[in-house]
Amino acid sequence: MYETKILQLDLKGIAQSGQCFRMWETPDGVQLVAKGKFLQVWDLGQDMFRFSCSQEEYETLWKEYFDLNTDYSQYQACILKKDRFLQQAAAYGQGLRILHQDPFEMLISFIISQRKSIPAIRTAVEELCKTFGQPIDTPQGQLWTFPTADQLAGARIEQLKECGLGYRAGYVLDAATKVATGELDLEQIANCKDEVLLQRLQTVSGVGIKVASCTALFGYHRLQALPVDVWMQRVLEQEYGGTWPRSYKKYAGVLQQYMFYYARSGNWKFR
DNA sequence: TGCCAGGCTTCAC
DNA sequence: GTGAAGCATGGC
Repeated sequence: MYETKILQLDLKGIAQSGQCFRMWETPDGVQLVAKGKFLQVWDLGQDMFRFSCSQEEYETLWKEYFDLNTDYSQYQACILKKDRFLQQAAAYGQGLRILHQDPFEMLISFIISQRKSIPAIRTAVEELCKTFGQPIDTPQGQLWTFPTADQLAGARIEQLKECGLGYRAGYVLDAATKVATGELDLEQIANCKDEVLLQRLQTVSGVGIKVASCTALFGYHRLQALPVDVWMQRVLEQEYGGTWPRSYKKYAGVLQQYMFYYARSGNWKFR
């Protein structure tokens, strides 16, 4: 166990923000599986948090994972004063952070995400982990790691469909095969510019600009990546005349997250 | 029960 | 290059 003070961290908000699918809310915090490990975090109030790991593991793994070395007020500071919508969205989303997640997990998860609701994505991803991942014993019972490319590349298409993937099963198999064979080198493309990174990701069938952008933002922490789904389309249409404001280019991914989270919260209406 | 979901591919035109 | 149809399935 390790307790520490952290400013601007909303665990439940992050769990609900649609960027991760294997973080679950608990009565007083969250639990998650990432980096092949199980972690429980308690929100103790007064900006104090308890992690179910050693201080060393917190410092070497989870501090980075939760992006706790970053002061998010720098992102909020670039919001235009006259932009009431984003001012409100950012205030509502205070404590949201862009996690440093695994690129392969993001690629597969967001391939699965297309034309699915967030609860349905979670269910399908969990079935995938249960079928192909490694079991982990946790205080909360049996859980599973997210499968590796090798584990998924060996799957039969029927097995994938049984996880509720539907027509996306072939897409997942293509992604896993390309990664497993090295045709798509997820480590190598980490060094590419945003545009090239997005292009390379889109060589996988079933991966378009939206899935590639989510992978770039949540798996490679490319803060300029701007995933536009049906919700963001509505926001852009109603609040910004249909196009992303030029002055928000640098941290588009972060600002987009505030908008997405706020728009879906029910505090904003699309007319 | 019907509608919609953090879209993409394919095929007209 | 643009636009529309078709796609599997779970959750509300």
